[in-house]
Amino acid sequence: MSLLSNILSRGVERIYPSCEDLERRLLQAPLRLYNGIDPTGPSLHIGHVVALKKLREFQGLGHQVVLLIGDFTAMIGDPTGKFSVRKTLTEKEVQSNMERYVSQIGKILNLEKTELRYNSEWLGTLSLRDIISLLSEFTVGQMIERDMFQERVRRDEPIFVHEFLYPALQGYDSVALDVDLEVGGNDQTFNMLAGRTLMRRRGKEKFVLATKLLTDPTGKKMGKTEGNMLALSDSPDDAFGKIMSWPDEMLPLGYELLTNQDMDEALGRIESNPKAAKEALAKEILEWLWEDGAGARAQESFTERFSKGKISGELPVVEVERGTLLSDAVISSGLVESKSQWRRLVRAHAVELVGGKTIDNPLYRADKNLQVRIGKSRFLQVVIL
RNA sequence: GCGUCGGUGGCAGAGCGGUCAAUUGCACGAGACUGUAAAUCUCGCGCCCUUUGGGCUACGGGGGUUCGAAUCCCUCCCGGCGCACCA
Repeated sequence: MSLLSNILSRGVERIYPSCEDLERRLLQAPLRLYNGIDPTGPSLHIGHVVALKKLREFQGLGHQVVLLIGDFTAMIGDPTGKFSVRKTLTEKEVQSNMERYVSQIGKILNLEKTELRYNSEWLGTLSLRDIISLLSEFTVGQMIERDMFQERVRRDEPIFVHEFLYPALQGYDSVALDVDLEVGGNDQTFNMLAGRTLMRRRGKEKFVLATKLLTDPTGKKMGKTEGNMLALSDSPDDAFGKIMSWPDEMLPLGYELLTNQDMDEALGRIESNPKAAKEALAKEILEWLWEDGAGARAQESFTERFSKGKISGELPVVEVERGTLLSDAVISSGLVESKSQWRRLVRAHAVELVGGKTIDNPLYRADKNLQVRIGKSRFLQVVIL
């Protein structure tokens, strides 16, 4: 398989209008392509990486990559698919999210060759007149065609008018950036196609490449909305653990989307030893997206901690006065939410001192430095002041 | 605007005067078994209290009826649908 057709197929869900058309276009001249990311959360997560990696591949082929930070759209909020409307973020939140994103993105893209843009640049200056004229390029029919909306109609759930605005604005990004291709997750297909509609009216063909989504076997997206996200800001140990807790069935997708390994070989290794394949994947992802050596260290610490039952690596630390209730120490660390929950955990024999002694008194007091383990994966170091 | 149905825990969705902190499913947490996987089994899943026990706050908001309300009434807010308006 040629390099190009590999790029156009690996991890790709669908290309609009067609893979062949895009391939033909790619052979003619360098393209200008982009991916937009709304800085809605405190950190980039593994789902973002898929599209960025795809951008990187095009970048390697000499195409001009534009990375769009949706600082404006982040404040509006894309309809979430849940019936609730996403809470709007303040400028300040967006600002600080954004800065973190950019440094994380540097791990994936070559920032020197990347054009970095913010959509407040053009969206922030649209007048009401402009907006009306933009919206007049879409029909309600086109908007509610989106299956999320269809679903809501079917379920008698509300659709708010402003939710139609988001696809229009994202579409306008394409116009403002004058791109030839947009890359994004399959969940962005509708919005990406809105841009295609706008571009076509302006006499330009815009291609859309929708990547596969990293999902667990129940088809649920790994993302911040789902709570099982792997954030690039996670500690290496956490990140490693999260990947290890991915279901085996996710491994082929993980390899396809997050590595460059030959898929036939990868599938073979997954088949013969899923656990080893998972560890290798976790290690590779960490080496790539975290610091050098992070993968190896995390793997070692993981093995120590779980396979051999020892602890290693950094533990969160809580400093308390001598004689403080362990429950208070643990709750103040954030590992446990409430005293009620603490009691339940103790009752379930889920709390032990590292070394093996189970704590069965909810009113246990810390009178010396302790290392506490709660459940399988929560650890805490209690230090007496 | 009118009519009508509805607003319950993270989600879905029961309950329709007391035994409801609220059936059930999903999600989640813990234990067992494992590979911190899956599957399976068990337990838990509002908050607070030293306990098989007690207290507090909760079923959109507020008020009321009642010994007692998620359950009845009034009112306000929000949503779906239909009609009207508009065309």
